[in-house]
Amino acid sequence: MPELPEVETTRRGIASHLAQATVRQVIVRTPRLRWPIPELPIAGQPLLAIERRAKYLLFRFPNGTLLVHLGMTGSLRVLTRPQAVQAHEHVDIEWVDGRILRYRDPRRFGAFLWTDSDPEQHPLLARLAPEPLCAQFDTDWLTRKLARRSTPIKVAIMDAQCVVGVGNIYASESLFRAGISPLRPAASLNANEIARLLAEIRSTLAAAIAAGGTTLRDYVDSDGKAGYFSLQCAVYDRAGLPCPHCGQVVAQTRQAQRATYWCPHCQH
DNA sequence: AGGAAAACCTGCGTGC
DNA sequence: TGCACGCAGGTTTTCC
Repeated sequence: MPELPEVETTRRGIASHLAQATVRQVIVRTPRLRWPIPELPIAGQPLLAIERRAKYLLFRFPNGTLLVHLGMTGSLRVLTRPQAVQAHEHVDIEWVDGRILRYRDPRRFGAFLWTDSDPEQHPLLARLAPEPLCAQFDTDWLTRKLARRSTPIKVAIMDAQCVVGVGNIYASESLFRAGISPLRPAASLNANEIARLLAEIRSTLAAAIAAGGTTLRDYVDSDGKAGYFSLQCAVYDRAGLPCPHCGQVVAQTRQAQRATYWCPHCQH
């Protein structure tokens, strides 16, 4: 489900409602997510901040950090009053003011993890590429990461050690906007193309975050679909339809077991 | 080591 | 209507 913009939209959607809140208790109805949910020692602890690193949400507490990943189908919303538990609503974090942060995840590819040390050093975060909207994510970085790699560029930009936050939709969309074929070996991109791709990854993610902000549905007391917002895609999921730029037919293939969409006329 | 494939799950649409 | 199948916005683990 969520790529970086959806995770960031979730973060913003719930953060203001949980500022300064203190945990009363955690209720785990289904401990089996991507990994078993460990003991979360946060009862009585005040939430200091909700941050984001790549597609992970970091709930900062005085004694450690709760790492949450939404996987493919995870979502979070804040309830201001008790609401009947629906299917796939696996975790509640109950706050002393009565609010509930409720996690739903039908496919259970998501994760709840705990660390009491620097979360950046956590094995799942330590090797991630820099944030794509930060200065450290630059052409030097991308050039180094793409060098000598034979893997297709579309697969490479979905590798979190190369680029974080770009999932299957925005990989196709960024390559379309950069005019680069997803089939190209990563190392075959020249400096110009790398710069273009980097700029389009940035602007695609930034635009999607902005769209999330404008079409943001309520993350409080919503119907459980919080976390999704409509995306207008140029090529993703548009196989056989006209390319919005040239009108030629959008093509589809499969790379690393994921669908890829592109315009063979506009992308080289 | 890099790269390809399998693995973890449930739900939904399609076609027979 | 039922059922098999393929596919879904992710990422780690395993295997070659």
